[in-house]
Amino acid sequence: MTSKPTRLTGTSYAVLSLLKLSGPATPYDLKQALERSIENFWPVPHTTFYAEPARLAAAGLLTERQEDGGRRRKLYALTDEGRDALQEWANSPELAPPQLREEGVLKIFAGGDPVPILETRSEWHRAKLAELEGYLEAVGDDPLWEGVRASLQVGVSYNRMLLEAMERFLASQAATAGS
Amino acid sequence: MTSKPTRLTGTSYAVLSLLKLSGPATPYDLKQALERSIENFWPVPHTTFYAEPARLAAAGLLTERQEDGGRRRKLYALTDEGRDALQEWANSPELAPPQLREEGVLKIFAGGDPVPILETRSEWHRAKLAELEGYLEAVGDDPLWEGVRASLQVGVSYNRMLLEAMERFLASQAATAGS
DNA sequence: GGAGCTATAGTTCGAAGCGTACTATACAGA
DNA sequence: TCTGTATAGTACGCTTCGAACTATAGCTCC
Repeated sequence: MTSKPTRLTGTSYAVLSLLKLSGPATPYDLKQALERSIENFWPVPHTTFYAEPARLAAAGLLTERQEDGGRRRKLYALTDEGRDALQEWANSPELAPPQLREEGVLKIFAGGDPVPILETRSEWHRAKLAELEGYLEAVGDDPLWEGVRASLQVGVSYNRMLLEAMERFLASQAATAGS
Repeated sequence: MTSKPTRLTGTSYAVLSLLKLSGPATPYDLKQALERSIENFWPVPHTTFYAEPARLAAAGLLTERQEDGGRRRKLYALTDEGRDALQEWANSPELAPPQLREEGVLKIFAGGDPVPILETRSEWHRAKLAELEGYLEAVGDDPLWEGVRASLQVGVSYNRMLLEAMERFLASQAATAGS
């Protein structure tokens, strides 16, 4: 009954959260859901993600069963232990420091011209913003999806803030350079 | 003379940039300098960082020589090829998408209470902000350090923006919860 | 009715990255 | 000269990563 001392990572908790929202699901379903929600604050390559449900099942946090028809894919579902582990982690106060990997700033650091870099980047944030706003609209106001909605709202605010800051900078540069 | 087809990573360019600014230096010196500048936008664990100068030297982008006295540490310096590779990369338009890893949002997604999470986080950003402001003051206005200054200024703005957004949120929560 | 096309749903595998723990030198003060 | 602390790394095993490959399902056009 007692689970093996499997190390749980952020990715593990992402899987547990998604299963809590969706009920029984395949790894593929979960990956789709991830991409429409928390992936922006917790990136996971799909090869890593696909391996995770099996690990969690081995640790007793998920159950695993075969689909009946079609492809006979594996369906995973939360156990009580899984639910408890998730709850405990979400309420614990420890928080790893945030990490940002931004090649644009690295290039500016190396002497690259900030203007084209920020133009490329603001374009990226504009697209991301539109994407997240689309997801947010699709979520509606179901209270079950509170966490999803919250993370999408954070994403919208975050991308909007950065986008506006970059646009302000670019506008000031254009003004200064104005013949 | 032609260098081997070594794959250059962001970390490689961080090393090249730092050497361009500092002249001949040991891996330790470089790591110190990294921590006081670009590390906030390009995190590198020290074991990874220490290995990098030797790789770059093998590829012909750095020269390597022994210190004369004391610990006889290895001193690395940019070659012309290294300088060119750095310049070319900094001016090229490709830019990998930015990545943020923020466990706080993951916990909120999982149903954790946002208030303690954002309190912890805003404390972290406050400390980071003070740290970066200290570095920025120490850099002064030497034009050689333009890239360093720029990256520190971006860091200050970024952390200040996030800190203020979190404080606004916490204040609004406190008001709503009033008595 | 089967040949090909596209979307879906993954797996394999070697390389790179990572963190813990350990090592070793210099130097300052007791 | 011993002892502690800051400096300056190295060793090593596990985890993560990404590129490429595999395989199934349904759709369409002939």
